[in-house]
Amino acid sequence: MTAARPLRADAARNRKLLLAAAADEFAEHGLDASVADIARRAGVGKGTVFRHFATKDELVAAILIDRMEALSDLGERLYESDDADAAMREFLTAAAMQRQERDLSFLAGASESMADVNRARERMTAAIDRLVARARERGAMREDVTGTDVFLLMCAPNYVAGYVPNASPDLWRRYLALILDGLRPEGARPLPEAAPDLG
Amino acid sequence: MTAARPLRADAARNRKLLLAAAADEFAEHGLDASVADIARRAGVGKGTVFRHFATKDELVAAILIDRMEALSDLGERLYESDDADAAMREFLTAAAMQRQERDLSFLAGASESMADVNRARERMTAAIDRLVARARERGAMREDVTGTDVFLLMCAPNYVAGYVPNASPDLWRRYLALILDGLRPEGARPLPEAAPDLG
DNA sequence: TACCAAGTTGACCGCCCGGTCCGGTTAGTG
DNA sequence: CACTAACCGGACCGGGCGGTCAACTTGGTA
Repeated sequence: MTAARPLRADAARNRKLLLAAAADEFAEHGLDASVADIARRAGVGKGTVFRHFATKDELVAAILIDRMEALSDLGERLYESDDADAAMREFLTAAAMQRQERDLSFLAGASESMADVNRARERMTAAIDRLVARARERGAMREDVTGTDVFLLMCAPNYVAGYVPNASPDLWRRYLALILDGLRPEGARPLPEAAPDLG
Repeated sequence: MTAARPLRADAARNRKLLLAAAADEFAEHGLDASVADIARRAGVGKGTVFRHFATKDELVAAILIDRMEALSDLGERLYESDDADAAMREFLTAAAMQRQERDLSFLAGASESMADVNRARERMTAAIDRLVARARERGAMREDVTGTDVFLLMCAPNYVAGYVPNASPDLWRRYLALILDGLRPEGARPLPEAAPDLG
């Protein structure tokens, strides 16, 4: 998929501008930021957007894939670290720091048909699974929590903090800390409902 | 505001049908379910919707207010109970059980101008504050958590579970349990960032 | 029963969105 | 340079949205 033909210089530049603009716009206005606004922000015509991404969904997918690849890299790197607890914390912090939109549906409908997104997601969940497994071995995480749980909880801090009107931009850290404490073994009460499986 | 003039029988019936239909439709398709769909589901013309609610936002507000009033009632009733921990659990369970839409913005922009929503929200947060204060006194909740925190975390379980494609309809209970464990004093590590204030 | 205010309805409006298309522009090559 | 394929831009299209309105129906009353 990458570099079937080398991209022309201006095209490559515009592609990057578009991805950045789209990420910003989505972060500010959620997934229903308009393509026209994104184009304007990138200083580019609307047609150019669709030359690079056949569909708005494909643009979203591209952003998602970028982020998930970055997180996969980080997760794999952190697996080398000794401190399983710190690794977990660092990973989730990084995940939250890419200002996630309110409602990235990288699991539901949309992505089911997008093989690339699924592939990136699977790589990332694999990385998470390993981090979780090791944290559990080291007693840094409760036994009944799975990688999928962690994956799902990943965006919750942003979601929660996102509803506070004039919040500190770091407010999510508070809720991440709260969730992290919930993931630890101390005082864990058994969980109802089996952990989900994203197939 | 209520009963300035007694509503005609059919109008009252339609109003209830509409609120129910809207709640269902929002639960299924999120806040951008169309007014036309809601009307159809209620077995009513689109014009009727706007006779009862001047604006789509007002319809959303009406649902929100209903729910918050119900939760306020429950919260105040639970304050009588002895078991502060169970009370907290019961309250948050009830909150999650009203199938919350993915993105109820009852805090941000929209509602800021809507005095009724704000009033209902203030009553509810007051009820939550009291529950939290007592739970803290009884040692059932960590000291650094506020009522606002709990309020914000209230919908997170639904949000998290909402991304699992064919999830058990009770999956949210798992994440609620996880969050509840995080709210308890055992193994609590100090939280970064001050608790937010919703003004 | 006769009346009318209250309620209902669906066609209609303007707007904005995702996506198309084609005439004009430009990067790279020989 | 000159040439061309890749690229760009923005007017344009169909569709769906929230919201309006004027003609019609109906619940309550005297």
